[in-house]
Amino acid sequence: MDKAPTRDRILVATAELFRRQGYTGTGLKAVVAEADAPFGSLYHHFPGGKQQLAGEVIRASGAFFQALVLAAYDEQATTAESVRAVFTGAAETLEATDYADACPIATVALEVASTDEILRLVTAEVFTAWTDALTERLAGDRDRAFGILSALEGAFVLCRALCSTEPMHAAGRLAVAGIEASRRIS
Amino acid sequence: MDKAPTRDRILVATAELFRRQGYTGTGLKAVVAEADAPFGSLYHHFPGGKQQLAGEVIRASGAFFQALVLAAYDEQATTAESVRAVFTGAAETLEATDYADACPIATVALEVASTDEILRLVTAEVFTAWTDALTERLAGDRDRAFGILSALEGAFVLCRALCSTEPMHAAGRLAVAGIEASRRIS
DNA sequence: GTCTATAGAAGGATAGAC
DNA sequence: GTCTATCCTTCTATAGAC
Repeated sequence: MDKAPTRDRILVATAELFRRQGYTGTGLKAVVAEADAPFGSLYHHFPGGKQQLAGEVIRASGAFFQALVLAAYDEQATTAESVRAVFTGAAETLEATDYADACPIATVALEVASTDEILRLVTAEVFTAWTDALTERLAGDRDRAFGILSALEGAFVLCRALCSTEPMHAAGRLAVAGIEASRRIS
Repeated sequence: MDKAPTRDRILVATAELFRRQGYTGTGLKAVVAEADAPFGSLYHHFPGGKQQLAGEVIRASGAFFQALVLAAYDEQATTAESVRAVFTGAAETLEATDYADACPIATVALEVASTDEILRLVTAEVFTAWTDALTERLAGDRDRAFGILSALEGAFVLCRALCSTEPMHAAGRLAVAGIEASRRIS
């Protein structure tokens, strides 16, 4: 169970703590405690310190979340059903995890946006990758992709604050309505 | 210019720092430095410490932002124009402030959602007030209000990370499309 | 009530034994 | 390459002079 290499355990522990407490709220001592690793190992594997660790965590969490969302998306037959599935799945996950398991990088992204240009660029990379993947599935409609992603991200914020999945379902209906509207036009 | 009472200067300075650096990222020493106030004054006016200060700042910033958004909203004649004005205004403000002036409480809301139940409730209060005000303007359509707010909040996240207003404009178009769709139905 | 000084804990980071 | 001990800074919070 805990046989994973030290470096990986540190990455996983950091991702978990970032999601719940954010970047500045997570101390490196808490990270090594959660990862059950000695403090020195952290700087052995991540000589760049907290910033390097955060960069790798953002990239890994971003890729993981993208795969998760796209898996739910690609299971459905139509675009509308796919979009609906993503929002419904997000709502279910939120409820099942006591509103802890939302977007893994949103909190960190907001924290570093105006304070750490290097990490901001990493979050931008991740969001761009998500947008590209979704744009591809929407026949190149990048505008629609940004709209749907915005609705999803914002719903995470409201749901976590309110401890309710109502905003997620509402955002999902708005996203689907957008799909229907664009279908009528095209 | 700096004749405002100490207590108010502290509130304003904290709001500004929270928006840029978040809750855990903002130290009380930075607050008193920004407010040009002695450290002791902070605990004199806010005996509850950082938590009490944050609570008041969240409430005040929330009310201020709500008034700002509703002013833009109520200036327009139709619902669609109102919604468009809110998103366009947000995009303009983001660009004018180098992507610093977004939702004043989103970062803090995500940070405290899983770590401070008292402050989470305060952010929930604010988001509920926004939702109620928007629901009223949408003829009681709470679902649509949550959808639009989600799109706005999420667009703030993406815009700040990407240093681009593209997500805000896309989210605005999605929100307007939702309005049009609901008009057809009703 | 305004302000200084400092306590006590936690933060990130490093050195160096093994 | 694993782990301990420690450095220096910053944090929140308090005490107490004025």
